[in-house]
Amino acid sequence: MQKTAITPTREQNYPEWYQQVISAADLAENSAVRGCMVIKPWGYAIWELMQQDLDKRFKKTGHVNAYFPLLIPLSYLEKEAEHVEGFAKECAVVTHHRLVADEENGGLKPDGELEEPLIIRPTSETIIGESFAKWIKSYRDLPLLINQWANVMRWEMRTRLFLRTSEFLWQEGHTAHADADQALLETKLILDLYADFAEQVLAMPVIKGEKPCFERFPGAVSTYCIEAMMQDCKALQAGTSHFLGQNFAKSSGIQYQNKEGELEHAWTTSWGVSTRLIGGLIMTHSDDNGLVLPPRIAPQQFVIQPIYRNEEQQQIVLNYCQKLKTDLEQQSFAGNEIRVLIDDRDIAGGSKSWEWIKKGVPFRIEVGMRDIEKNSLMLAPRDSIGNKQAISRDDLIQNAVTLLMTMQDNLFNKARQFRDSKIYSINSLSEFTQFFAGELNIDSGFASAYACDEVQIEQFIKPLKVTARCMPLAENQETGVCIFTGNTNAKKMIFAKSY
RNA sequence: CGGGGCGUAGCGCAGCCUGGUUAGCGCACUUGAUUUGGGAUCAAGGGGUCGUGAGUUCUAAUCCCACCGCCCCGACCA
Repeated sequence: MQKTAITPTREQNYPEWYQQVISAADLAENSAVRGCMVIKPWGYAIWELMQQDLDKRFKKTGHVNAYFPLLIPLSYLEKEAEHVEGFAKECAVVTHHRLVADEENGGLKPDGELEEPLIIRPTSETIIGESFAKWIKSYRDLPLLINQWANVMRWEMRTRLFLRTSEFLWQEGHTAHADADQALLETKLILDLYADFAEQVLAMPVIKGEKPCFERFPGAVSTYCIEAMMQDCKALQAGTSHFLGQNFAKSSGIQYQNKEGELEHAWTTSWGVSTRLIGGLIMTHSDDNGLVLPPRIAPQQFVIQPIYRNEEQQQIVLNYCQKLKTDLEQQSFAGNEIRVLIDDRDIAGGSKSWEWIKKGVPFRIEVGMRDIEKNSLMLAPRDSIGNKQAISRDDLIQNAVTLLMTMQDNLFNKARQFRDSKIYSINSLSEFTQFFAGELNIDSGFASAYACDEVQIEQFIKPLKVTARCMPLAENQETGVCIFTGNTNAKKMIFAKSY
């Protein structure tokens, strides 16, 4: 009978465990505004690290940042037919521009109705398209590679912290190119960038793939994604990259003159990742004692806990800790200074330790008089609780980077091993049905099967509450017989229950 | 929008059925003492429009009515 810091455990009640991890790690909380969250400092620090890393990658690949308005005229959204249909139902609409005293009922009421309603952006293709149309005149203006860090709002029916909130933070890239090939290359470049980020930084293994037609972004020609498996075997779409063809260029009038002097529509892409990644991060690594952070995304990589009994000792121990912190900070890990915090708060040592465990800090270091006399320390790694060990100060300083790197690799390998062990090859419709009905002695997982990219296969999977996640790019060469329709030339498709 | 549940201290709840002192408990918080190497102990404190409004009554957290809000299940989820 082992006591866990988080109740219930993952096995007892996974969704509730998820909420509890967020609360125990102090990442975020529900706000008074329906469906919107307050991201607290520890959660926001994780987001900032994601932003910094991604931003560097975008800039290295030639993109630049800009900012576009939060409010989009209704008429802009109406321009692209599929886009309207996909988003109309979940938009927040601004219809008035001031408040006046409400004589009848007291309080305030909206006044000054707008001639044209404005919608709060659910995504920015249309309003950025408007600017692109003005900016692009000649083939010399292409490619145009823009990214924006922003918030968007989608009026979701049911929300869950980080995974689906009404307002969320993200980056959205929008690019325009002179031809289809260039745009498609961009789409794939970003897909690779996202996958590399997810795996190297978040230690979250992902499958790169293309969405089947019925899961495409509204208005896109093709949608590519990275799909991750959570510890309950559900799938999480962790990022998308869309090839928009000329659809938005035509609806927004993005045209350029080519070398021959002819007017042509540009080819555009859009792509994004959001604060949902934090949800994915939580559900990939965390355990029954709370959050587990891969070192590269941990706001603090080492937390030093000084232990002393009186003011005299306090002085000695704190000085020692300060020097230790400096020595660690002089090294760099994954291109950044090692992040170290001395937690000198006057609270009981036990609860202080548990607090950092629940927050997922990779390494805790305890320093007391005994250690100082022996020039050693107690080192407690987050990924193996109970494995607290004495280590000499010199060893720690020398091996700090290796320790971080090793933990980063271990977390990724563990997650990848878990995922790979839960992907099953399915060869018939009956097997498919049994698999998702839990009749195959398999708890759950991803199903990999040949399926054709046609809307009609939805009728087979929807009743099972299963979704088609993607057609993995790595397996796109082989073709087979669709388990639903019997058509040949079907590609491998991944199916799963999803968030 | 349908079905179910819940609003009492920052959080979690009891009290309501059967109306009756000053509305209580746990956690958290403050102060003091003793502690301190894996979730400390004791003592003393602070903190409440009992969701809102109207009603029944000598008396309402408790009974009646209306409204508001939240949660769960379903529909929805690019």
